[in-house]
Amino acid sequence: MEKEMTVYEDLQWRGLIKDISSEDLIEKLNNGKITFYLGTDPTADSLHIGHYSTFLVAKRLQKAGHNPILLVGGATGLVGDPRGTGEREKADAKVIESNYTKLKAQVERLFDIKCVNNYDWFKDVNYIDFLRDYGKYINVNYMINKDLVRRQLEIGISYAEFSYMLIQGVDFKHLHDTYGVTLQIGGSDQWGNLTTGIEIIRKLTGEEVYAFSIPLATDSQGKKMGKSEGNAVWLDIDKTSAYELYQYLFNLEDSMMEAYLKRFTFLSKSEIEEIMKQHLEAPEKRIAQEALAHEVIRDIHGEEEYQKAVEISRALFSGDIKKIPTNLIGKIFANVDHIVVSTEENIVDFLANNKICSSKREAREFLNNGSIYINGEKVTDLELVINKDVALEDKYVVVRKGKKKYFLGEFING
RNA sequence: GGGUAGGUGCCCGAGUGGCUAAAGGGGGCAGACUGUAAAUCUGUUGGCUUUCGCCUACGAUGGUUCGAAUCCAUCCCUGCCCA
Repeated sequence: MEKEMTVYEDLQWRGLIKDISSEDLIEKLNNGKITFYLGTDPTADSLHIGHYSTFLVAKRLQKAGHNPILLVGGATGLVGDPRGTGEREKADAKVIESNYTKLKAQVERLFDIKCVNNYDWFKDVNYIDFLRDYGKYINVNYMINKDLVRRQLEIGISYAEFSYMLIQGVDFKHLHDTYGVTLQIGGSDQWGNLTTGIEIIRKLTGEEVYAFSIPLATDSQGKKMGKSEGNAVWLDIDKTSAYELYQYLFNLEDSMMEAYLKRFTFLSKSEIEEIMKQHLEAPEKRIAQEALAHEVIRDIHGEEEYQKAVEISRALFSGDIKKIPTNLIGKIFANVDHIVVSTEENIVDFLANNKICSSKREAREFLNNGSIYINGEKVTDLELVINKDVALEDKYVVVRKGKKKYFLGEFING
């Protein structure tokens, strides 16, 4: 048996520690029972894959006996955090509120972590009190020197976004006072905000609290991961189906597989080593990608959804749609975009009207490029009419756009 | 408040009266290649029209002109400098 790693060693081995506020934290991490928090703003109604590894860190700590709290920023979401690339649009308060509700439900279901909202303690804070109680203790020079702020100063930053880190610092103070939180974790882009909280608590109470940051998940080019065909890869199955998630993970690049297995799964060191060994012997089999997809989808959506995603992928990439038993088509394509077809239509209109292509112009272009398949057959004829004659069993029209995107058209009545 | 430089398509950025649906780059999408990969190459990237052409678009609103992203006025927003 391999030697047990300590909690900290495990995190480090998995590449999940970037900065750490104090060496003292290592000891505390290894001995359990810290109450810690991580925060996210409700800028969307679901988490995406980029958040996932950060939340898994919380999960890992929880398994090691620590006590996690998630802060969803109902207040901070209204303010907007600096991204270093320009001011955010002012968020709609109703949207933020509804996003909060959805995120809370998602996190509690997925990670079983207690969830709090900073709007609850900020909504009644008086501005003057805020400035006196907290603003007085933090120096603007200190704030200006934070990397994100400094970058955005060149292009302009509003007072609201500038104030963001102060609010987040106060959050830490509040959770420290209320729940005894002594550690905040977050993505490495949050480092400035994490340390501001430590600073505020030290100045106000003299107590030492901690933070560590987690490197952002990136691809080999150093770009943030989590986009597929320009869309975010969501953890909400209604926004990104298990099949799409499977495809995303299955197509990830070889060079990052070891890092991703460490980061996104709970597999042990020896298990990951064995997978990588097999993978390197025959990379084209994509053993590592398969293992990653299995672990991640099972953890997020359950084993059954994973099996379905595999089944769908096999059916679609084996080639001929017509070989799939018709009674399975509805089931296999349950997760792809559905189109209800009621009348016969020219192929170009059909593609454009059903949003398969963004315009007729584009539909023609794709047809000419040979990137449209109907029921597994390439279509280049712009005059083709989509009606029951081309449908399988008078019912289904399976449309493939490009290499991987499928749509299921289904004829109703008439 | 004063001075000054700006606000262009998804992003960056060129354009400073007609040749501009707007150079170039990035990104996106599609094709070839391949392992449903990476890299590379090719095509494409406002809408309608398989052509001609029409419509919408260069911060907003008005104006000048046969004609404006380009000139003028007012307003909004941003950078820099001064107070």
